[in-house]
Amino acid sequence: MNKPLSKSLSKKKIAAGSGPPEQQLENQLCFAVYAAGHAFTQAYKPFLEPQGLTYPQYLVLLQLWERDDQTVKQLGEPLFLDSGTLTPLLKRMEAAGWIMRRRDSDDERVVRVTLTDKGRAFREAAREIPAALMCAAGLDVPTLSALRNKLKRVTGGLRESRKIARDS
Amino acid sequence: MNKPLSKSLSKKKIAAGSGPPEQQLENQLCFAVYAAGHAFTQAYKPFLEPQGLTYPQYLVLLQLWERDDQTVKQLGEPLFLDSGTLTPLLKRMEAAGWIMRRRDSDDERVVRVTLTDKGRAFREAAREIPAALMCAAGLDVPTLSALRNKLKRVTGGLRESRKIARDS
DNA sequence: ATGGATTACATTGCGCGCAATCTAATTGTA
DNA sequence: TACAATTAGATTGCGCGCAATGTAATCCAT
Repeated sequence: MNKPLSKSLSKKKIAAGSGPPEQQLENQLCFAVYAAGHAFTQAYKPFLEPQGLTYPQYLVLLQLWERDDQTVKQLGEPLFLDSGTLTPLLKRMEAAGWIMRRRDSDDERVVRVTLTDKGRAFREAAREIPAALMCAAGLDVPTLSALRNKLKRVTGGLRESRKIARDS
Repeated sequence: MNKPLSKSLSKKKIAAGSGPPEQQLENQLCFAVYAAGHAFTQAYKPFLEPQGLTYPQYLVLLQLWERDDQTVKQLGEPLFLDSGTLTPLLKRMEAAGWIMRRRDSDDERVVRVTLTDKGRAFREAAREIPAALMCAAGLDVPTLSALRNKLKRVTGGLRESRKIARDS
């Protein structure tokens, strides 16, 4: 019977510094998400950098491809970004010729964002990107969907609990 | 039979601008990861901000709690961060009294990072954080583990394919 | 109509994240 | 030993991400 031995070994291991498993980096979902996010940003780079695009800028293009002519607020909602992030980002995209920004004549507070020809044209070239990325990640479509939906639920839960905490 | 009708409707929807499903923001795993990452950072804030800690700084503490007295390089490896990110971050943590930085006397190139009493002490208070977060996310332990392991595989796949692309 | 909220966006400041470059120490090799 | 290559960190520059604040336009209740 070496159970007591292995027990004392694992105790020793904890005493040596590795600590409770829920405080170990490798066991943290938040860190897995954090690392995956960086890995995705890096994985997109070969597709985006040659165009002079960043990943967040690509997200804005995705949004505008779905629906052109949106306000800064409308763009920010699904991306969960405010004007503090979007205003300079959109200005850079305008300077690079992807989009146009102009004040709404009906409501001078509003800035409407529309695609340029260059912005629309990149949509075709970008069509291959998602599949290439999923291939690089070694994911098939059902696995991808399941993972995405679970992450969405987690994100929703975190946001919801934050909202509750803020309102109480 | 309204199948043809619904078919033409969905065609119309695509024509109206929503586009191919794999180019829609909502269907992108990368975006789900991106959004989850931000949600986690926000969810950690109530625990970390009162201490004057940021989320990446907390990750460094997690590392040092597992093993004290690491070099900048050793700290950066599991976090996938280089000295360009870590050097200023560690200087801020040193200024805030969480850690100490000093040159290794055997190899003057190396900076060794060790916890202060304050840094060690926070470990106890931080013990509750992971469970609180998982509760906020609405996750049980098995779901969490499964999700974390799938994300790790994705991250590994992305990094691996990047490495291959770089070497070829 | 008018003064006080509200709204949309812009600005500022700070902390990553990362590429590119620099410096100094160490290692390997002729 | 001397010199090139490698290594560890530091530095610089730029683009987010986000809180806090500012400004101008609009809305709303009196």
